Amino acid sequence: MALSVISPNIPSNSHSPPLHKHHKHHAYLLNLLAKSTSLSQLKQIQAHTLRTTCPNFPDTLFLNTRIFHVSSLHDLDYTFHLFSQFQNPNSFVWNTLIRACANNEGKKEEVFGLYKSMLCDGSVMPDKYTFPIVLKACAYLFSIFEGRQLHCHVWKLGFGLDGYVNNSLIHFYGSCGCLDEAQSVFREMRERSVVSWNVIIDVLVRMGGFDEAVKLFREMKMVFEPDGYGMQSMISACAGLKSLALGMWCHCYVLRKFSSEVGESILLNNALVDMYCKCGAVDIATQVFERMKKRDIHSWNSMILGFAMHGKAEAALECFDCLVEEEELVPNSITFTGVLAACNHRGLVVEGRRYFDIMVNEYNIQPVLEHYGSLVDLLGRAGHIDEALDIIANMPMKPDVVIWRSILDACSKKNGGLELSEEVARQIFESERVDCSGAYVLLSRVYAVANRWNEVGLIRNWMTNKGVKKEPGCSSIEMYGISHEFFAGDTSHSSTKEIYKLLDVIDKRLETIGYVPDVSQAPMIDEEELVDGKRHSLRLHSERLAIAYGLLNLPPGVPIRVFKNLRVCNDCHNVTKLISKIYNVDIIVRDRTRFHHFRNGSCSCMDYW
DNA sequence: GTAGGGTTAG
Repeated sequence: MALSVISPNIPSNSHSPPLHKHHKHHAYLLNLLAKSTSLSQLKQIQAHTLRTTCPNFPDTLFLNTRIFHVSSLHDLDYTFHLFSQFQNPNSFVWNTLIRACANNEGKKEEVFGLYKSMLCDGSVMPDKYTFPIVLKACAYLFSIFEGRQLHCHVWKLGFGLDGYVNNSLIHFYGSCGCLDEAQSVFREMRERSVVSWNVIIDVLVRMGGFDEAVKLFREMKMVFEPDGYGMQSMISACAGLKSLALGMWCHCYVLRKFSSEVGESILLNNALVDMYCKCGAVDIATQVFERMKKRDIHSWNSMILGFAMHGKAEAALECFDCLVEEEELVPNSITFTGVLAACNHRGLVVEGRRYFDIMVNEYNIQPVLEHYGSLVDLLGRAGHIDEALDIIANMPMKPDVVIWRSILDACSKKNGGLELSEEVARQIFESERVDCSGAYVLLSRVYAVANRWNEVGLIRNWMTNKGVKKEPGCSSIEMYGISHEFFAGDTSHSSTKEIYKLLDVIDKRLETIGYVPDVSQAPMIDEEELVDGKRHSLRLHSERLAIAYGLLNLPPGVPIRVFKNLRVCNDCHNVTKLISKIYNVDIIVRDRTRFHHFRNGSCSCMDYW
């Protein structure tokens, strides 16, 4: 039954008010609709409409469409009910229904089906408003097949030049990881709005193309004034690039351009907190965080994770307590990733076990692999290898390579458990993963610690024969906005001569204060280095080169910030501590998982690393 | 005359 004839008591045309009164009444109802805030209010207006308007007037149809639209903002079931009353829903009505589903958690799967029904309906065609809605749902569901079909329809139906549709296509392809398609849609657009730029830049940032994102941002700046969205992506790019200088520039830009809004924007501030944490400036991150007027769970998570990364376990746990006590927010899975990481990075075994328990029993959060990984790593490093193995055995999912590597790592640190190490290494090699170079390196380290140099050589041969490529150690240091990269044993930098000269000096000074290098930690550059030049190869760690470059070029008092792609090894940890003492300089090294703050011979991370 | 595009974290 059509909505317009739902009530049998509707006055017939002959009883309708004169036309001018009719218009007035219509405007009155529209005004009521605009002010309605709930479904019950809407239903009252609807009842009133049914009683007082003429069913077949175009104006009444329009009013019903408006009612339908408002209902779609409140209640999906009722919206479906109303939809069934339309005899010939137009594209506006279809779009409203599809959007209502798309905005409803758990109903997104039905969006493409509805789109198909719309096509099959025959009497109506999708319009330029339809595609952004459906594409967004496809982006959310990673429905690459459906999205591509939509792309074809867009061109067939003549919306290929619409800006909104194209922005949605870029976002869809980007979300599905199809960078090439996203870029080609962007390139072929006739008229790009600031949103087009924002979307493509955001896609690049999300896929790790930080340099490319910065490049595009600079291009965009020549045409458009960046808005909050664009700046947010840029700040994330800075976090990815670990470029504190550029990050601070973004912060300044944001403060200058839209100072009043910055305090209000949770998203922008969250990006800033995250960026400062990742760039090693946890103190600035704290300031931004504390000045925020409103915080959501992401803000807290970023801060907790930031503290954890910087080895500030106490601050992280304090932060967690604040979150629980003072705010109405509920910790989520990521929160506990941060909390467990904090415990892990400081070797807080008791706390780690406790928080894991709180997560599962108080918050009913199903632990994921990362939570287990953190706990296993924590226990393993503290020497509770049996307990760690126990947890692995009782996990509901298969352990991944990362977890086995934690165990292997623990075995190599604890100097022993050769059989266990071999068993674990076998597990890693047999797992389906291609990237097990880390396991080879660790196993060889286990043998090196045990002075089994034959096996060390054997593993090197395996690696060569099987074509296993070890990810080369790489460290970078930013100086006056320019990033300098060093690989282990690198001699390609223009200051190589000075760097190695300084390293010789450092070696001598270390020797005089009784430092004994740990041969097993030497970077594996080639076999001769490892076996013959044991002593020599130790100074070839990539971060040692970057630190030396920093010592040579930075003014006194300025902390040296180094980023490393792999983990900081034990030996480097010790040496860097000594360097920070000898040269009275703060050194901040960020490796794969955390920041190490070195000052006056000690480090914020645990000594037992 | 009715509506529309982009949300982080490990």
